[in-house]
Amino acid sequence: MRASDKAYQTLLDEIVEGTLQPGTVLAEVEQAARLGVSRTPLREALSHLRKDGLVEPLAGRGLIVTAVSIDDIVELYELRQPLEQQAARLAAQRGNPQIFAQIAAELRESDKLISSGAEGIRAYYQLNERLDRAIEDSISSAYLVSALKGLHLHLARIRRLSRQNADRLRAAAIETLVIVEAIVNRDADLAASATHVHLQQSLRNSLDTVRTRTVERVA
Amino acid sequence: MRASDKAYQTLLDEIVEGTLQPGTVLAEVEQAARLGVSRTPLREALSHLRKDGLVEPLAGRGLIVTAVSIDDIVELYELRQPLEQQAARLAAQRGNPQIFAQIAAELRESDKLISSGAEGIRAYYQLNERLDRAIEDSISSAYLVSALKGLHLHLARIRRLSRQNADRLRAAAIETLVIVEAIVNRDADLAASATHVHLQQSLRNSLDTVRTRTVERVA
DNA sequence: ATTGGATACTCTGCATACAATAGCCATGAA
DNA sequence: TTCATGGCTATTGTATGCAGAGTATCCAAT
Repeated sequence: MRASDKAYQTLLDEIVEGTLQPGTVLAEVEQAARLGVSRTPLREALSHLRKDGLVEPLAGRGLIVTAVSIDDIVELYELRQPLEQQAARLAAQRGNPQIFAQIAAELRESDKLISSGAEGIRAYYQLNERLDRAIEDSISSAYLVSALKGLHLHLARIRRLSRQNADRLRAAAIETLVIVEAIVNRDADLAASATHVHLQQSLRNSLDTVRTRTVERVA
Repeated sequence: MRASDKAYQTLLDEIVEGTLQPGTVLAEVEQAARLGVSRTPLREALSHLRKDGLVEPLAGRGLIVTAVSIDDIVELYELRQPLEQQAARLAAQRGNPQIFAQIAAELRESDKLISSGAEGIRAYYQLNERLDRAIEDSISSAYLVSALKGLHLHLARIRRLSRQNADRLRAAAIETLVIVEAIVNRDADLAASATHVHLQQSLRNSLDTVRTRTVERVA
């Protein structure tokens, strides 16, 4: 693996995971030393992170990890809505129904996962990731897939801000199941509408939890 | 201007303009010498072009300019459709009606431009670019704007493949006018639908001209 | 005490030298 | 004649040195 790829992946993970908090200054020499690579590959990693919108220049001090505000969440969903509706639509038209039928079956059992502690919740998240993968694989458009990838980068980041409780996860599982069943039945319009509904609910939940948290912090 | 930015912009323009044809090998030393920069900034430019999907690695020979096939056109529109519909929708909700009213007025006069030779056609294209800019400025979502920017990169490229005749341009102007008028009237749904229609027609025209050209070349 | 300026320092940007790797061609043997 | 193997070459990947630009700090003057 190239040193520049390694540096990129490491920094990316750390930003998404929150190890590197928004506002953190990423100086070249400092990070190069920390990651055990020279400045050249590290520069390449940073410039890619910049293109991803995860870091931004700060005059005279290098690059800093970009902030994520409530507005960012809303704006992100303004991209997510059309992209994932289209993705669901295409998956319904082109996907292999058997694969999605399998995922649907597991979703129907996801109640148990969600109620069985942190381990089960991790498994539930992995199920969702498998669904995302299955949808991406069903889409032939490389352009759409690429846009989705960029989107999911930022989504993973805000997911940390708005942790979801078990009730919300159960509701989300039901909403997701509607989408997947629509894909199985090759009903593109329904898949798109169900995605619309799901994301609307998801956005509302995100904003509610973030606002609550903010209030808590202020109080 | 930084040398890496200059190299990126130059190569980008050349790829979009078609000066650098698909399949052209871009070796680091060669291009660095040609553009008068050293390998370091050139590498950065190339790696960004790669992220844009405009070049791809070719084992042992460096990077080559990516090909654009008919399938690419279809796939690109599968991203364009949802993005521009959303953009039109948001512009209708948030845009300044006066700005779009001005563009609408000019669109109503665009018949004359299109019929007045190459000069007028250039002016017509610039009008379309102004519209794109106005829409982007109306959207607050940085994420959506960023996705649109990436999209337009590839669109500019395929526009070269499917040159449009005067009749198509006139029809497109009318379709566009419907969109802009919907934005002026803050009718988001109509703006989205009109965009849908316009892009559908645009795609059909692109495919028709490309297929015709291919046939001509074969014949 | 505050503000303006100058100096020093730190950080990025660029270039070049060096290392490693992958592909290709030639040569030999089966 | 074909396949395998070895070396050579071209090209990318990495490290480091150097220069320029911007900021922060400190000192002096008002």
